[in-house]
Amino acid sequence: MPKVGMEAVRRSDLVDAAIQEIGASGSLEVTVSAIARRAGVSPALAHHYFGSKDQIFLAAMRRILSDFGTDVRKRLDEAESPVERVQAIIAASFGPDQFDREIVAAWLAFYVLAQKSAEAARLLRVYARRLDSNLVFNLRQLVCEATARQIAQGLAALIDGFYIRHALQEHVPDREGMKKLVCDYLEMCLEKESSK
Amino acid sequence: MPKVGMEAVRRSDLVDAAIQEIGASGSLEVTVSAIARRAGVSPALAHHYFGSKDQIFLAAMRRILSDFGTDVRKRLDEAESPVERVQAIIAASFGPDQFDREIVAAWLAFYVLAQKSAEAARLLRVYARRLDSNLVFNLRQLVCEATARQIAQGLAALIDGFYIRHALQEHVPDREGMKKLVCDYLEMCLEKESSK
Amino acid sequence: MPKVGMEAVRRSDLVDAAIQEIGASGSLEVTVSAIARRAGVSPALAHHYFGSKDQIFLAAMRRILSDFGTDVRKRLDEAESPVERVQAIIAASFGPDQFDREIVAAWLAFYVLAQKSAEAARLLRVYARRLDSNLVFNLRQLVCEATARQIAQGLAALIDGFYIRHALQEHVPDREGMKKLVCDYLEMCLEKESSK
Amino acid sequence: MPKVGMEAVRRSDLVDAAIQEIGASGSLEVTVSAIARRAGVSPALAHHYFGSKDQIFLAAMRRILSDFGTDVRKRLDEAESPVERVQAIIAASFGPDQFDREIVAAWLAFYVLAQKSAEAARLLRVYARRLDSNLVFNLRQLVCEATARQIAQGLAALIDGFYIRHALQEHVPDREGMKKLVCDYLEMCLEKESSK
DNA sequence: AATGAATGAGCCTTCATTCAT
DNA sequence: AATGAATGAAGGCTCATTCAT
Repeated sequence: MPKVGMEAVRRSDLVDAAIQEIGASGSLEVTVSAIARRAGVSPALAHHYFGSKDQIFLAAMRRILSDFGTDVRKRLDEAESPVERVQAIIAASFGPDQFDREIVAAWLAFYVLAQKSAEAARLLRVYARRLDSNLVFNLRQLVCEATARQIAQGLAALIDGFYIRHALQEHVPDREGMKKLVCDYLEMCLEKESSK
Repeated sequence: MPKVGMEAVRRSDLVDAAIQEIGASGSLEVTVSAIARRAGVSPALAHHYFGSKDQIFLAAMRRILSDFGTDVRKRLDEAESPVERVQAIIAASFGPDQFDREIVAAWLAFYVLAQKSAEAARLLRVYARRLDSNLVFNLRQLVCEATARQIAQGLAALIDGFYIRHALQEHVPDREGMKKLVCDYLEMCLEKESSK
Repeated sequence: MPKVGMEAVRRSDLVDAAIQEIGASGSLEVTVSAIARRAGVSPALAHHYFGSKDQIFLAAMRRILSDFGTDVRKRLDEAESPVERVQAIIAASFGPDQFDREIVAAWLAFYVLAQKSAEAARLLRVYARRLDSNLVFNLRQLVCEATARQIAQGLAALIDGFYIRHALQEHVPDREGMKKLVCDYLEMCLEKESSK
Repeated sequence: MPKVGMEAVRRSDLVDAAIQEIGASGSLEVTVSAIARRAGVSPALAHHYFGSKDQIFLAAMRRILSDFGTDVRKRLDEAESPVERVQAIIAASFGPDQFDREIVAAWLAFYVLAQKSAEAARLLRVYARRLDSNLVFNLRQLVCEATARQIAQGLAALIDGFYIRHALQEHVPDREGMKKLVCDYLEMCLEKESSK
């Protein structure tokens, strides 16, 4: 096993460890030491590779965002109509990979991070815009622009709401139940428009 | 200039300061010193009255929760039908007092706190249960039990979702817009049921 | 009940409380607040009367020392021979008033205080000298000066040793057992001399 | 200039520094900063290696207790009769290493610590039991069980008494003088028994 | 490539003490 | 005579970060 490429492995391990640690604690109050320990390396190495704790957090965010993006794209490719594409985005949000509690708790933590870190806010904004564009673009083929925007807003809020409630372990439907509620919302909105 | 009866004043001031500080920073990473400074007292006094940082946080949570509860109750008293009562709860959530950005950011921070503090989790659970009961009870007069529960879940998630998005300053409708979207959701759900 | 004389009462109460608090904790790490609370007054009053925490400690020491001195004197008055007088001093050390665990623990704490406070050291020295003089004076009537000094040293050490062991709750004889061991020591020393 | 293997050195240095600091002040009211300063390191390092102030204290106690134990064992090995073995224990107590004023003052402080810390109490109890067993076992070969226990109690108290008086810098015989007084006590007790 | 060693900065918390009433 | 109000000062502890190896 060549030592070559260790850097990529370490970085990835550390990012994983960071997500798990954040997810497990449900907050950003995790120490670099704890992350490094979980990744099986020294805290010094974490700094060596990332430069600072914030950079580790940002890398973890990018990972989650990019995993989600990849999943969305894959599902979009398989969809064959605007409605299916919107449903694909919803399905991705409640996919088993994304809706794991630790991941969701990390999401929530990153929302908090975005209040302090400009870069975190930027990452989140980029992701939110892309998602919104996607939703609006597909909805636009079914309803008027204004309505499309409104529905997109509602869908996004509903998804975020279920996320936060899931993270808090509140009494909440299971994954499929939540997905169905969101899809129902979509359906109702579209029906209402078409019956006008 | 010490005067008697300052304790209540100081406690209140400190709780206010804590909410503002938490709201401003968007997280619980605020120092007791900063809170005390904002309240115009020494950090020692904050500990003198509250015993610990956590107790200050919990007091702040109780304040927000209780303010919200009071507002809800007032609005419920003025409502005259089940639908109006559900709308009253929605309206309270988007009332000017509750939907102030700092308050909402504090809410979010408390959600995070609930992941670490048992007492915070308990407070939140009590509040959530009460809200849920209220929604379900009133919806129950309009639709069947199962549907009432589903609608309540959807409404709560939608509200929480708009909260989080508001806190993040994402591109999001204004207060009235959000309220309308939630009310529309309620209306659609009810119509769908009655048209069955 | 006239308010006159409250000062004396308060001072006495506070000194009692200090001894109890020190005795209970087994160290000087007691707060003025705790002492005041035990005495049923405000911490401010404690300062008002004593000026500082150290002064409270010193007053407590004086009280214990003076109580002991009074007891010794009383017992000495009742003794009718040098041997009886030495035994009286021993008996006083193991008298029920002095050998209460709290008092003994306070003694120990004051020994520690004497390492930091010049005044405490002085008080202890005065007491030790007086005790030593008393012992030596009476022993001197039975044995030579040098021997008297040695026996006095041994007695004092033995008593202090039992005190410390008592305070530590180590496996140790009961009060009477200890007293007997000390008296035996005295007896053996005297016999040894007389048999020379 | 970081080198590997410093941990053992630092720990040892810090324990030394703690003993000196405690011995110099005659109490446990020493700061971690002062200990660290004396050891030539930062306060943070002391916490890094020991975790807490209490652990530093306990480590210091263990060091003193173990040094004493080692010395006792060495002396016991060289003794060739029960009496010599008892004398060896006495001699160890007044050996130059153990009877250094700072060490003795630290002893006293640890006695106080034992009143608050369960672990300190345990350490002291273990040491006291072992010493007692040793004394009783050897005395048992010379006198009956009950007498052996009494003599052991007397010896232990006498030694502790001289310790405390030495720590307080009271007018007290020198090391050899004290040792002789304790040995005399032993001798007198044994003679008394054999002359029965 | 990786780490043990080490620290500065900062936070929570405690407490003796002061002061106006 | 007594206290509630308030704080300065100090200590324990944590942690991100640096550095030499």
